[in-house]
Amino acid sequence: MAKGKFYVTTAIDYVNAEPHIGHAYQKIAADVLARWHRLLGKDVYFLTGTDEHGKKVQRAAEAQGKTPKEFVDEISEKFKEAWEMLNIKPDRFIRTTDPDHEKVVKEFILKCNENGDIYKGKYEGLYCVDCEAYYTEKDAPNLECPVHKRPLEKLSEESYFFRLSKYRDFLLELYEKHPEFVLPEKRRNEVIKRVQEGLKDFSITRTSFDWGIEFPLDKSHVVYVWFDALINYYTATRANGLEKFWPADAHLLGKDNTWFHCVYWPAMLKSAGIELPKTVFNHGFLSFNGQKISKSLGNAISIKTLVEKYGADSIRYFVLRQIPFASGDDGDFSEKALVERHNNELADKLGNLVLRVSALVEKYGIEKTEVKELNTSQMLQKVSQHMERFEFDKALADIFFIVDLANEFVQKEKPWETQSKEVLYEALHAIRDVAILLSPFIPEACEKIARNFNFTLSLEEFGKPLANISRKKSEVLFRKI
RNA sequence: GGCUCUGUAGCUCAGGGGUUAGAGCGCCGCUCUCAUGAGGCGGAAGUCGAGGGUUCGAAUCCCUCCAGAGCCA
Repeated sequence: MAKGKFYVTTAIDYVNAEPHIGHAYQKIAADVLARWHRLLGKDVYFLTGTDEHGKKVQRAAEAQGKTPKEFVDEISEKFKEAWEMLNIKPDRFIRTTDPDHEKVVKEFILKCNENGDIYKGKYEGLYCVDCEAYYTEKDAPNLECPVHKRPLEKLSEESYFFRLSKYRDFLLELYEKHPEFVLPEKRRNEVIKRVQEGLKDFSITRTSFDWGIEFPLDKSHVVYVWFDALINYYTATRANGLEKFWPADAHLLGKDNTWFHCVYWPAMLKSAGIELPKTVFNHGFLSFNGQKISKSLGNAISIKTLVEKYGADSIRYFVLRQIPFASGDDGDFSEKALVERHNNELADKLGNLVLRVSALVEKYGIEKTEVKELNTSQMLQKVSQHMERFEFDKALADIFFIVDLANEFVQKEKPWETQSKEVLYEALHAIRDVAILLSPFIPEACEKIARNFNFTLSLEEFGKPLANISRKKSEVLFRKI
């Protein structure tokens, strides 16, 4: 393919809890981007997976009387199943326990070491197992974790450190020369300010447990879970034939991962002599019916429950239409709002348009004509621009504007009276173009439309005259809820 | 405590010195019948967070305050 490549990654999820709609939000966005760039004719690689090392996992496994490996096998499977239910189709589901990952992490560390960026020291501090992080007494005045409100453990470990402090100027120059490296802008401003204040070297090994990758410079240490996890994006491109996908075009992450991906990660890559990714996009969090997502919300937000209730397409459509992803702000997954959009936009506007036009086409047929009122030629460019900027909500609004125009057009022209084959041609032409552009968002429904009329969901077809159309009344695409 | 962002119709948001402030949803009314009681047309609804200032003119710029969010300490 001559139109370039696109490599998109998501955060790899930590396997201490089951997948919920908050995890899904990001994976849906990544899947839509992957499908969009495929539509554009690019060679696309889409990576997601699970982060499986660390003390927290080791403890959770012990609590259930399982080995860590048994435990992570089980939970990573649940993530895979959840993504399948939502029609999220990664090219690889990477696990940090995969053998090739272990190998790449070790090589990566050796390169950083050759570059003089790793040294042995001693780490003393107050440790929170849940955060996998140390706190100072300043940060945690009551000796309890400010995030998890649990007592901190006093630890003193021999540890290896990564010379992050060396990369301050490099990073500041990166943000200045490539502002798109950190998106959205407000996250970039925060990162810049904090980096300007100075960077401390960070500890990259642990000795208090053994569930991790063996540290290649000292077998009595395991690699710190974050250092290990970040490298997954690179690992996935080391297999034969996939090298061309590095550097990544977009890392999608929740805003809680900003610091690791926008500061540690580029410094690590620079140290190892590896090219930097293009963009780290930091999105907001979802709440569920106005409530913060937490374990106590339980099954209400399991992916399975939601997909059974609303269908994959409606969930995919809703989260990207409702919440302005590009802003990086938090949003609410409101079931009431979802049902409204499902009924109004997917069923009444799009679904009904397809059904009424297909019924008329079956009865009266179509006849090729010049498309005038429902011209879609400018829509592709507008939608493309929005997709470049992660503005999924605006892209969808633009596409649905054509759906509205098509409904008005049909109403005005009354083809059920006039039996005009030209009018039906024009309406169907718009439906075909809309289905092509919507296919990354709601693949199931678009495939049904394409199959019904016998056209291909490809940009090669976009705006072209209709040919070889099958005249058949469509099934109902979205049942009203 | 410091820095940043947000506050516009019941809800979600767009606009960002200049004619009567916009969209979608919801609500109310009318109407078509090809279609999933869908579609179409029309309507009501806002002191643009509060107060002050700059200006011929402020939702828009500046200051203070209030409320919410984020980052840092």
